[in-house]
Amino acid sequence: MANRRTNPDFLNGVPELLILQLLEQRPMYGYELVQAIVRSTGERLEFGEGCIYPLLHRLESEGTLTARRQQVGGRERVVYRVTRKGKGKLAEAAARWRHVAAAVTMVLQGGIHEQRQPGIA
Amino acid sequence: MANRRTNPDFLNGVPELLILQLLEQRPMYGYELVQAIVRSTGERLEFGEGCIYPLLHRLESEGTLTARRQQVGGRERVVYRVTRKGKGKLAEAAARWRHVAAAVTMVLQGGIHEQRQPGIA
DNA sequence: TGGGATACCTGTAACCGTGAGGCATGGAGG
DNA sequence: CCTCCATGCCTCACGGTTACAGGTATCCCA
Repeated sequence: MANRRTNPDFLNGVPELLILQLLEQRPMYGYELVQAIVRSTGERLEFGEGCIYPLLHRLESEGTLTARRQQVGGRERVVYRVTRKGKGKLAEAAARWRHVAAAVTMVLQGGIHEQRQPGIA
Repeated sequence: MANRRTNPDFLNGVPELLILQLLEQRPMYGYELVQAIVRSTGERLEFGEGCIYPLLHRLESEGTLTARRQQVGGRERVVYRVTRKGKGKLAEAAARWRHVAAAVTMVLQGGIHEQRQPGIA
């Protein structure tokens, strides 16, 4: 969970971010979510079930998601929904992602060396 | 090194990417590089020496970087430079970063659900 | 004399994601 | 009828990367 680290958790917290974002758009069950990630990233990203399911369990136990079991044609589905608390987490997480992505992209653009920002010390 | 994984190596390969990019702009020594990362990301990212030095060693042994020892006022510096091969790696890595970042940002924008791309199967 | 900045290094631990499994149901095809 | 594949859930072991806390040595300034 990265309790106060020097860097935000976004150099590997991408799956969690995507889960929150996609589930906020629409409640889904795990298997569905795995495929939704593939779809919505245009086949660029693909996280296996072995990555997603444990994450869903953790997010639920944190109170970020709620789970509801469903029976559909003899098959069971566990549908997840983002809680109010989860929406807050998503907002923070998305903001941090943009912050980090902007930083990296900035460096990649390269032209802008050593910019000074007057606000800090 | 993520030899053909389902996902590109960019959900955690950021330090390597920044090292390559910054060293391509200008050769630097380790200690300097650590601070350059802080600077050039506007204090958003900070990787400790314990992260950077081992990476430099690995990149050197891969042939991505070359090291040259220098004596400056009784202190030793190891200046790193990107090889031709390294420039190739940087280009690929940067492209992959943009690819991934675009995917995540796309999902975050959210409005665009389930877009179909006619090119693929 | 002490401390802080410079400058290098290593090792341990934690974390995350991968990939390969295991289980069960339902439907399609031979 | 039997088999295979897609669905749908799950767990575990492994590997790679990063974090953090060390350790060494020099130099400069107070």
